Amino acid sequence: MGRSPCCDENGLKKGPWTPEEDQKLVDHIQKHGHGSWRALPKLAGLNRCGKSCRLRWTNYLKPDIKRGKFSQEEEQTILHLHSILGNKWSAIATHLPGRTDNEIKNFWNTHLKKRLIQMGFDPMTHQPRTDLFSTLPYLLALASITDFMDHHQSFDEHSLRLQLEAVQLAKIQQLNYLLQSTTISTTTTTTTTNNNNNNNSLLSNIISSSINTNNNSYDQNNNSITDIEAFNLLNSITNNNVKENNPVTTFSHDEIIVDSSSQPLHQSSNMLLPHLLDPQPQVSLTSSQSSLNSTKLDQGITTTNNNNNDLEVMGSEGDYHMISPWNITTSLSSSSSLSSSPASSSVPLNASSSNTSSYGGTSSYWPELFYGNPIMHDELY
DNA sequence: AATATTTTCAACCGCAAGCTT
DNA sequence: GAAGCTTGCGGTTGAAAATAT
Repeated sequence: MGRSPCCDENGLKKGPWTPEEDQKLVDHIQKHGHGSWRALPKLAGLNRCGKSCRLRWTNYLKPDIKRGKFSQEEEQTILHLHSILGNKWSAIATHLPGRTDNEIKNFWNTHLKKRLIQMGFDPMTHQPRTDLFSTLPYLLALASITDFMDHHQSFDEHSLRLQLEAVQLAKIQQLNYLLQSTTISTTTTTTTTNNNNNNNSLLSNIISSSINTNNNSYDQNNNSITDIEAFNLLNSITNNNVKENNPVTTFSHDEIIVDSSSQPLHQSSNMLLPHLLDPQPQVSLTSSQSSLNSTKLDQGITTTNNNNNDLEVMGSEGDYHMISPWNITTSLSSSSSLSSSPASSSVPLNASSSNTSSYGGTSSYWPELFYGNPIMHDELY
């Protein structure tokens, strides 16, 4: 294959286009069409290479180009298509009238990708991350706890706590393994897609999606990890922390109330997994005993929503800012596939290089995570 | 208000597919 | 079938804008 000469030869202009250049290009194309891009600059009186002219036209000057913020529907479309197609920006762009591949690519790299990473998901595979970084929120939370404890404990107590935390991490690993092996052993039939199925709880979806990487769907009836089972498993860990007076994870089973109002997830003020949402979700925890936005904890510690996805913990020494414990739940769900697992081994390493069917179905949970309905209290029990 | 840092996005670059000769 | 050419694609860059200090 031959290669076209690079356009930086012969002192052709590069860089931003001036309004005059734009006008020349538009005038020429409106009169004559673009024809051969290579020949166009000379005909249009532009000191640019054809490649630059084509790019300017297709990405900026074409009359049907839509500019401005991406709508929520467009975001959903991009997320879904990216989970199926990978970085096939031009293919994605064909489903978004008026949007260019370049614009979508930029939007992905500057907004959506970051958001997925923040949520603990691999932006390429759309799977919960299993590497070191996926546990970062948990480690940060631990660091925060440790810092907190420094204000309340002696060095010996501090050391003991670190050991207990290490045990907790081991328990979490074990839980992940149990969740995984149980689900893999029973999810052999796939009949119903979980896409747009509001009856599936988010928790089950996350866990199942993270495990069933090779299935486009799972049978709800045969799903071995029910909401309550999963929730109880997760909760057993947090309850252990209650016993250990861990202020970060002292939300006991009956203290978690999920608002029964039906709002889009990103607007809900009471939700189970706020860390899965928009960068500034409205987060609050409620207690059956306490008022909205406040949860009473052990040792007279109260957490309060500060509208910043964090919890402010008020203890005897005053306000204390710490990382949301809900990020721990991210780690739980995200690390549910061990490297040795047969299921996880089927996950494509690079989305752009895989075919669509092998993992496209797992994408169906994305719109739910971003925009889905809130988890209802009834769904948990 | 000034400066530093971060974010955004238009444009560039190299590669490869597909068409023509 | 091989070589040359054109076009389109996706990764990357860097200047401008926005935000933080």
